Formats: sequence, structure tokens, C-alpha cells
Amino acid sequence: MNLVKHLDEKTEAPDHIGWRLWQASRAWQADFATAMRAAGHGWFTEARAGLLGHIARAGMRQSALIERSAISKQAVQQLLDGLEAEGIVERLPDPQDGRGKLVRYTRKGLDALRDGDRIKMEIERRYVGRIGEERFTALMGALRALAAGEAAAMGEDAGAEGEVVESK
Amino acid sequence: MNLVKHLDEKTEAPDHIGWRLWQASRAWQADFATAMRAAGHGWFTEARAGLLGHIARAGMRQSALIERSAISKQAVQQLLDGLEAEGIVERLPDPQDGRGKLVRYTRKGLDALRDGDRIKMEIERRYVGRIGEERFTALMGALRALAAGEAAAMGEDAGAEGEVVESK
DNA sequence: CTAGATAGTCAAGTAGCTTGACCTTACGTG
DNA sequence: CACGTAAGGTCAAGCTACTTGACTATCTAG
Repeated sequence: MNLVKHLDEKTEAPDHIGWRLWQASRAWQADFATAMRAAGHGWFTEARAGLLGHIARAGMRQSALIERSAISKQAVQQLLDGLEAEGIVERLPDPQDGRGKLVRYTRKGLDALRDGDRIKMEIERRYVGRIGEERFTALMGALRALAAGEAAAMGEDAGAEGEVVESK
Repeated sequence: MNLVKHLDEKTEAPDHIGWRLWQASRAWQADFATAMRAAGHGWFTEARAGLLGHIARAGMRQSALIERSAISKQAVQQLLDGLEAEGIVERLPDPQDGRGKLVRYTRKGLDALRDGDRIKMEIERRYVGRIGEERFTALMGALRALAAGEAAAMGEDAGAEGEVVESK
């Protein structure tokens, strides 16, 4: 309510790279989640989004999903339980392996993905409008370079147990 | 273990701004938390960091902290309980207001802040080394512009209840 | 054909929030 | 100056998103 007004206190606002990244990431996620819910996907949460980002459009083994998502298999399972209950994905026995299960999007899930893609593009357009095409491109470039550098640092790091590429 | 190796699967890696921001933010936080724990601050967690970022070096009213931190007063209280138990902050009655309490860093807390500042600078130096001074500056500039644009968009947004500047 | 690795499930516990109910203290108004 | 209401804080209970540990079923290598 009066939060903005109060910022004229000498506020020691943090301004380091970590805070800026966090702030921008939070803002993006809030935008995205809000738009998804507005688009009728009330089941959408951040944690679920994180998992969905790893599920290949064509479906995949649950074990492969666990490997990619960098959280415990039990956590993946619980999230999948929820998504299955919401009718976003379905789990089928893997014909190739009696132990395995295949995770696949339902019709409803694919619809949500489509909406998600649209919303991402809308947000991106808004960002470009806000800071300009050039700056936006520079931003993406710097973030990609940073990530690539991170991966490289990991790689050099003799015997570090490989870092999973976390996704959204 | 074999996670990196598996990435040669056709992986549909996401590459939109939201994902890049999230990834970079996560990486930074992991770096920071790891370094803090390595520096002997085992009590350090992300949530606590988020709150500490809002506590002025000189201490402040608990109610002011609640206002700035953009989470419920009960959540703030629980986090403070933890930080107090760890000896990072202390709570004193406010002499000006019988209802209020003052939150203040202890010696240990101030030491942790100092270490935190050092670590932030180290990470930043690493980032600059990774992508170059120029790109790093552009990154910071773009992130700041984005945040400023966000605030402005909020401001225009007739009567939107002011957005708190979340911190870390 | 059996030892052990792999795929998945079930159960219980933790961190970090939330909302709701409550008590105490301050303050503006009639 | 009393009193209704707002503000500051606490206590309790519940939820989400994880975690670790223990277990079952299936596959595969020797």
C-alpha cells in the first residue's frame, strides 16, 4: 500500500549482480505464473514449471526426467503425482522395461505448453520494449556466455561430479 | 555422475530470457551459499539471506522490516527466531513504542555481513573474468534498466498497490 | 541363475512460507 | 479523558516443495 512511498528512507538498496539476477528472475517468474493462471491454468506453480521444462514434448522415461531435473527421484515423483492428478501428464508402463514408466503430456498438457510459449514471447516483447532491442540482445548474450563459462569451469574442475543443466 | 555425458541426447534445452535469468540467479546463489558455508557460516540459507538483505546495518524496527521484506509478518518472525537462535541478530524492546521491537545485528552477524560482502566481490570478479569487463557492465546495465522499467510500469498502473523492492 | 544395479514407490521429516486467532500497546476523536 | 480502533507482535495450525531412508520389482552381467 504505502510501500513505495517509504522507499525515500535511506534504504541501502542492494545492487550487486546476484541481487539483480535474483530480482529479474523473480519478476519474470511472477509475470509468467500470473499470465498462466489468467490463461486458465490454475494448476500452474513454479515447482511444476521447473519439472515440465524438462519433459520432452514427445514424452520420456521417468528415470531420464529424474536425471535431468536435478532433484531427488521422490520429489520428481511427487510433482508428477500432482501433474497427473491435474491431467497435465500421464504415466504409462514402458514396454521396453518392466520397471520403467513413460511420462507423456496429455492433450491438456500440450495446450498448456502452447500457451506457455505464447506467454514467454509476450513477456520477451515487453522486455524489448522496455530496454530496447540492442540491450536485450546484449543481456541474453551475456547470460549465455556466463552459463557457458560456468559449464566450462565445471568441466575443468577435475572429476567434479557432472553438473546437471537445470531447467525451467 | 554421468549427467554431463548424457547431454548429448537431443535435449531441447530451453533458451528464453526467463530460463536464462533463473539459471544465472540459481548459479549465483549456489556459489554464494557454498562460499558462506565454507567461510564458517553454516547457519546460512537462502531464505535467511533474503531477510538479512533488508535489515539495515544500524538495526531497525521489526515492523519496518516486515514492510520491506514483502512476506508475512509471521514468516519474518519465524526467520528472526531462527537468526536470533543462531546469534546473528538480537531483538530489543523499542524504547519509543511499547509494542515494538528493534532488530539489530550482533557482532557475529556483522562479521557474517562482512564475509558476505567479500564473497560477493569475489564472485563478481570471477564473472568479469569469465565474460569480460565490457559484457559484465552491459549485463548489469540491462538488469538495472529492466528493474527500473518494471517499477515505472507499476507506477503507471493506476493504483497498483506499490511493489516492494525485494532484496537479498 | 544369482548378485547386484536400476526403476519406482511409500513413509516420515524439514524448511519456508501461509492464514487465522489472539493479546498488548498506542492514539485520535467525541 | 475514556474508549474504539489501529498497529505491533506472538501462537498455532496447515500447505508446498522438497529431503532421506527403507522397501519392492525388474533387469543384466558374470
